Formats: sequence, structure tokens, C-alpha cells
Amino acid sequence: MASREKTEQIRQQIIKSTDDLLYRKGFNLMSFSDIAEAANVPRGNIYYYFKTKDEVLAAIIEYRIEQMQNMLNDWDKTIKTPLERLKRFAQVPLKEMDNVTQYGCPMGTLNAELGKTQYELQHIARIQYDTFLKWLKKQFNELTPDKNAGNLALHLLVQTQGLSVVAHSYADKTLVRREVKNIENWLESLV
Amino acid sequence: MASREKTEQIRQQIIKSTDDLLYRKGFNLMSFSDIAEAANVPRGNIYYYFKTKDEVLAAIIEYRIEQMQNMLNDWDKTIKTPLERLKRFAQVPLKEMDNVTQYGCPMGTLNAELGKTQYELQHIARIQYDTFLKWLKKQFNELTPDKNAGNLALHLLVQTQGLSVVAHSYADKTLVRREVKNIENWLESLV
DNA sequence: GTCTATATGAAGATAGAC
DNA sequence: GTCTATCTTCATATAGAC
Repeated sequence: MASREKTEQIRQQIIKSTDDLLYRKGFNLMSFSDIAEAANVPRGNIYYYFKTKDEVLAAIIEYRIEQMQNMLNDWDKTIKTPLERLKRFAQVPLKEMDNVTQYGCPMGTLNAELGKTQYELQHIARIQYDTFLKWLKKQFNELTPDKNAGNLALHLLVQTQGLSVVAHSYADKTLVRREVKNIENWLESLV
Repeated sequence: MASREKTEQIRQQIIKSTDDLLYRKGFNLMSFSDIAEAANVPRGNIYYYFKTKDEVLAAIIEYRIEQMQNMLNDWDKTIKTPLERLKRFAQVPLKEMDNVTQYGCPMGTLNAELGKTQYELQHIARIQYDTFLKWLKKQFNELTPDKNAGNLALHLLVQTQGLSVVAHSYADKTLVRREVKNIENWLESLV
């Protein structure tokens, strides 16, 4: 039982360090050697914890969604109005500016990569979007009950994804600031 | 001389068929075997026309930009007002809906893929954006000379890239229609 | 110029010693 | 459970016959 705990602990360690690796290299360029090195675990050992690379991805997505849920719960608790909560979401690219300009959006780049030929994996990666969209929809419903909250949520996602792609392509931090400000103005205009 | 022409002809044939392949598979999953098969040229022969995969990419980008320039010149000639020209640009994802929902935006997905670790290649791929942005800026300058045309051009690019990413992730054609309409409304509101 | 055969390396994955 | 050695496959790339 103690050993099962240890197994789970190492598994979590692999997931955590590989999460960042996946973000920085993308799925197809991320090798098992990379994973082993990042997690500081002997190469062959990874296969004891994950049978395939696909399983590693699934575990990372699960981990990411858990983190996201914690963050969203925290926002629900600490941020009082739906408008401020939506603004907080829009500010993610701003707070993650260095990463976004260097590696793009972790969700968007992964979905774009997997969406071309690796459909099953993309469907797993997409759950990250689902999680945000569900929460955004709830916020928009509170903000403007008469408008279509689902479409507003998607539109907000479109904006953040678009700015991430272009900011990443040009490593342009000014663009992030300008576009986030623009989103905030749009959100305020809805009330 | 006739043989040099023939060489150039086959080279063009490889570029043209590989252009589509690059779009559908992405750069890193596109192999020389794929290229040879798509171009209907024996596998080893590709190396006679292109020394490396990077060279193939550079040639495809050059080809794409040539095509883009022709298209933009055509729009300049046949579409009379800057507003209509800008709308025409915004409608590209609409006219390419099947492709966009299945493979994403050809420019955006390539930049996102290469931007993580393949900087030099991404700088080449980015020229596609540059070409559009230059043209868009000109149109915005005509449309609203008092506003910052460069920022408006980038904002329009952000919108189209964002809708492409999300539409691709969800294979959602309704989203394309709705977001393109939204962009058109925004463009009209500028005048 | 055209094509086949092959070199070389790295990937994902497995077998089996400890 | 841990780790090494290795299998297999497929990638880029090249050598050299025709």
C-alpha cells in the first residue's frame, strides 16, 4: 500500500514535469527521452507508469483540467461580479505574456496540432476548452441573461485564441496588452 | 535548356502537391515519403530538387505568397471599396469552411507549430502574415485615415485566427458563419 | 537526370535481468 | 518496482548504378 502510494507519487511527478514539456515542444516533437529527462526518471521506467505516449497525454490533460477547476473555483470565491470574473479570464494571456509570446496558448496550440490528423487525441485535448466554456457560459448568463451566453462564451474564447496565435507568431507583447484591453472594453459594453 | 525547364516544371509540381500536404498534416508529420507519393515522384528523387525538408518548406511559402499576391491584386482590381475588400478578406474562412473546420488556418496552424521550437522556419512561415497585414493596412488607411491602420489590421487578423482555431477544434461551421458576420459588422461600424 | 539501395539515427515500445 | 539492453520501425539523407 505504501508502494502503491509511491507509484502514484512518481506518476504525478512525471505528469507535472511533462505538462510543461508538452507546452514547450508540442506533442509530436516531445519524445520519451525528453519525458524521462524532464521527470528525472530512467528512460525505460516511463513505460511502467504509462503504456503509451497517448496515455501520457491523457494524464496531462486530466491534470490540467484539475488545475483549471481549482482556479475557476478560486475565482468564483474571490471575485465578486461576473464582469470581473470574465475580465480575469481575459487577462490570462496578459499574466502569461512571456509564455504566450514564446509558445502560444497551451490549449490552442495543442488542439491545432492534434486537430490535423490525431482526432482521438484532439477530442481529449478539447476538454480543456469545454471546461472553460462551461464556466464562461455561467458567467455570461449572470451578466446578461437576455443574450445567448453560449455564443458570448465562444466569442470570448475566439478573441483570446486569436490574440495568442498572432502574439505568438510575432512575439508581440504590445499586441497582447492592446487586445486584452479591447476584450475588457467589449465585456463592459455588454452590461 | 529544355531540360532545365523540365527540372523547374517538376520542382513546381512537387511544390504544388506538397503545399496541400503541408496543410493537411503539418510540417513535422509530413515525411519525404508523403511528399514523393503526393507529387508522384520516386522517393529518392525529391532530394535532387530539394536538399532538405526546410528547403521544401521555404519553396512552399514562396509559392503561397505568390498565390496570395495574385489574389490580392485581383481583389484590388475587382472590388471597388476598401470596406468591401476588407469584408472579402474576412470571408475567407467562410469560403474555406470545410478546410478550416478540418485542418485549421493554413497560416495559423503552421506558425503555431513552428513557433514552439523551429524559429527560423517560423520566421519564413510568418511572411504569409506579413503579406496580408501590409495589404490590410493599406485598406484600413483608405477606410479610416484617422485611425491606426496597423493596429486595425492586426485586430482583424486576430479575429480570423481566433475563429479558425476554435472552429477547427470543434469542427463548428456555425461558429464560422457567426464570427465572420460579427467581423463584418465591426468593419461597417468603423466607417 | 532518374532511380534504387542503403546508411544513419532516433523514435516508440518491449524483454527480461536485477 | 527498477533499470538496461534491445527490438522494430520509420525518419532524413546519401551513394552510386543506370
